[in-house]
Amino acid sequence: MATIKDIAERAGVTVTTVSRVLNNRGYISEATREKVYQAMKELDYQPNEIARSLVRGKTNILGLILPTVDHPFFSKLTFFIEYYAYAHGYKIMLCNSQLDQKKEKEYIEMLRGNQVNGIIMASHTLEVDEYINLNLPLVTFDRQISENIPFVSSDNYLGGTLATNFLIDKGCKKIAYICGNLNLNLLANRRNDAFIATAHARKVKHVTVETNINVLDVGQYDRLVLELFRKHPDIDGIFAGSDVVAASAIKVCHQQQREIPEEIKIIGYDDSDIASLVTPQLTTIRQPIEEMSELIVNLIHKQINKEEVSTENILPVTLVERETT
Amino acid sequence: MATIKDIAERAGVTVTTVSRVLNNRGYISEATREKVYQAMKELDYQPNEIARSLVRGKTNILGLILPTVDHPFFSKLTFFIEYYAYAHGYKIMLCNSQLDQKKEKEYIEMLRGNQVNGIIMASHTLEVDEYINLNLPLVTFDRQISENIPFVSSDNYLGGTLATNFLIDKGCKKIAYICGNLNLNLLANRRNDAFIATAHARKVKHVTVETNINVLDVGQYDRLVLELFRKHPDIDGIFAGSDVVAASAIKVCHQQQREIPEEIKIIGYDDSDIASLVTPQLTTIRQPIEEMSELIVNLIHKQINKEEVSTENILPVTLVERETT
DNA sequence: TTGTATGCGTTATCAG
DNA sequence: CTGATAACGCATACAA
Repeated sequence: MATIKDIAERAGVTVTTVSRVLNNRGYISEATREKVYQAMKELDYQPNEIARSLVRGKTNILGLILPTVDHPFFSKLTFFIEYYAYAHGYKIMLCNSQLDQKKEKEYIEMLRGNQVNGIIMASHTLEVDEYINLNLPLVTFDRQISENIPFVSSDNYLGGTLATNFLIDKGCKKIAYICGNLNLNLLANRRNDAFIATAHARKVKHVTVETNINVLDVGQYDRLVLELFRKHPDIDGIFAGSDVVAASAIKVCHQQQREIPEEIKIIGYDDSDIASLVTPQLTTIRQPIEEMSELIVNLIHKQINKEEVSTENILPVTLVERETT
Repeated sequence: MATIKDIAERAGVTVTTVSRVLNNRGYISEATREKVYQAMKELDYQPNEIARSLVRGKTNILGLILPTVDHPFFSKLTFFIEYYAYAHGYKIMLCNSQLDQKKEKEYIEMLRGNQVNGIIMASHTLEVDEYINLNLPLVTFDRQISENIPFVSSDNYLGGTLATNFLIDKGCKKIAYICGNLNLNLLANRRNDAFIATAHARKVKHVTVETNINVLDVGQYDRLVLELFRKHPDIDGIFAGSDVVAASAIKVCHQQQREIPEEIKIIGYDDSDIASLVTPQLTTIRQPIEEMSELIVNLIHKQINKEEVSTENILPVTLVERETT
């Protein structure tokens, strides 16, 4: 690869001059500017961003740590985060923690070593103090770590309330909420709070099914639903923590000849593509994934530029009614 | 962030010595080694990988360019590529081209500028010569660019043959293949070759429906299927280019009261999670995504280490029978 | 308008 | 066993 030095020699100037035309700094005669451009073209020159990063003290790389990109919600989030990051001139270093503490920790170290200018954390297996000493622009998704670390989430409590009320309004007498590991300190757990509070207030029987499958294994959800039906055959409403889980529920209901929505109603979460792809199409709580992604990137960007940012960034959710209710 | 210099001062040695203990090079007394370790611990030191990259001429970063990570096939591929890359000490820089030529080109430039040690290309909107002058370890997914650029794919022709024969064996009289843009120079197009050849050989009516939606928009597939049914109401077998398309087909069939598999049979492609999540569960051609990902990383790794690699790397596919046939 | 010298954080080549 | 010093590719303060 050609370096700035090669260009300088070929153009008959010094590296300083080349650097100047490269960065449009200071005055340069049109003649030399032309010569330099010419040399750059001839040698197919491209500035070494590693060297630039070193001298500028800025890499424009963002780290993104999430449980796994192989999940409809996170893959969409990743897509949009990368999209907006790119629009701001940032590159994304992708990290799949698989909700493994060791991996998450290693990734954080790795990202620091690689001098990323910010980290977007959507995997939360560690304790608070592991993050606060990071001393790096940080934005958290779906978890509030401390007063001064901004986080983005959608309104989980509202989502839980909407879903639960909707099931009850539709006539459900005994409802279940199926969710991930409640031990992880996630804001998504608010959905369960809302579920319980709403069911309680409206005096409807309810049960929460928690999976401690720490790795998001889509295939495993079937068992969860099966077990739920075994323990509670009279369930007539399911609120699922994600559309994937809801799809599993639909499948199991089908296998067990439970009519949807006549005998049992199902409501999902996220409104990922799968929600409108399954049959019957899924009623679900829509998270504004694109808006959240844009917000996340903006919050990182502002922090990098030393601008003030608000800590709490909670976006609204909406209920999308389809065919499973 | 503490630098090697800070460590040196605090430990009362020179940077050379610190660097030595850091890299376990040459002899160092146990005493100074201890002192250095101590200083590193106290200052929470972490080597600057940017500086290292510069002097070593090696970043251990891999670029991954694909149409969009927001698709079940690519998100799984991305997951496993990152997984195996990490295991080999590489980091992944993620690029979603959205099948946009301009973006794809910009990403390639960007990755070169960032001195990545290899590029994994799964987006193919450009002409051959744009890639061959890259002068960088390169592995291509699902496209053969030239004699000496290794590519990985699954056996698309076999997949097309298996699917087509299966539909015909099951009694279909008029079958359709729904696929993406055949103008992109993809090996996936071999499926269509196989589809046509097989249908022809077995004297079964067939039609290929091609979408030129260049961005993979999951929602758009419905229309495609609807149009197919409008033009060819007597279709009784569909071979879909991906499970997502197949899921759309299932949905449309349901809406049109076409019984699956009695009146119409559907076979998907990929065996992504969605295949076993929809109802009825999808018969599909399984691509060995994990194996392909591992292979891709191995091929990049070997090239980086100047080892010989084989150009053609075609992995077998299998038919997974479920409920739509 | 252009050039010289210095430094970014690290490794590597010499000496000692 | 340890220390100067040059070098990686580039940007910039200071001169000219």
